[in-house]
Amino acid sequence: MRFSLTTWNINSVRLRIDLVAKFLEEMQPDVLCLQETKCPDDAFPLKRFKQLGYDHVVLNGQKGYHGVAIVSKLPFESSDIRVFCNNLDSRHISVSFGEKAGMAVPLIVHDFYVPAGGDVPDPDVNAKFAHKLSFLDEMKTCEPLHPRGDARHILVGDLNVAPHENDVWSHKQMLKIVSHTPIECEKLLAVQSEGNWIDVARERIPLSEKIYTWWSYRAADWAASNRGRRLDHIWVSSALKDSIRDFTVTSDARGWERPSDHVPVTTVLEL
DNA sequence: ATGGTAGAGCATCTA
Repeated sequence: MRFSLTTWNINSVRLRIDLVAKFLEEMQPDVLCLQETKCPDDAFPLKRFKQLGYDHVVLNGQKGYHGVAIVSKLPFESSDIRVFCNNLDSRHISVSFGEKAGMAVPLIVHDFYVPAGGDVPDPDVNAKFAHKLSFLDEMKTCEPLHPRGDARHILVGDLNVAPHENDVWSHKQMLKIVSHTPIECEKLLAVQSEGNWIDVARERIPLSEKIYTWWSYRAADWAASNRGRRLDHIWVSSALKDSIRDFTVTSDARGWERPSDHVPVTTVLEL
């Protein structure tokens, strides 16, 4: 079966529900993983998603900040929320698909919102940066993020790190900027290698080519300056490496009316 | 070297 999945840091799902609808109507992914919903669970716009054909929803929201959600055309078997850094921030949710979704072999999807880490890249003076580094360390040792053998897992989200030189507009000018410091890049790549994850973007697009999924709101003209970063990621377990059929960054979405600073990132797998 | 924007919810935090 053809299976498509999108990850998108929406920066308020309530404010941008019309943009989400526009995207879902055009792209029709089977599953959409959202971050920064900024929405308590009882205020989540469930009805709009149901109208769009996304009947199955799991939520880990909180008031004002953070928040993740997975909406799906396919029914789930189960869902789970994990706590990182002993902190109640809503930064993770996962689901499993199985027979209810027509899958004989289970598929697990993890949706993450890694802490941004503040401005100063020094854990001794910036507690937010220390939190980010600890969060990445915990992801590395988190047993459910170590798919083995034939296990079919997908890990997506706003991981808030652009790990490779061409994941940022200027490697040299970004070395001391949070999201591209060597310590963060090392730790994110350690999470990836510890779980034998395949970076779908770099499986499809060589390391020599620039890829961005985020452009700052603080640019006068985001497209003209094009100072982007690849903060949003789709990883698959090694068992799914040969199932990858497509990878798309919907950069157009950065130019939509009142956009998120992140754009949707989509993969298609043949399961 | 600096300051630049956006959202939630209503002062200030987070990004």
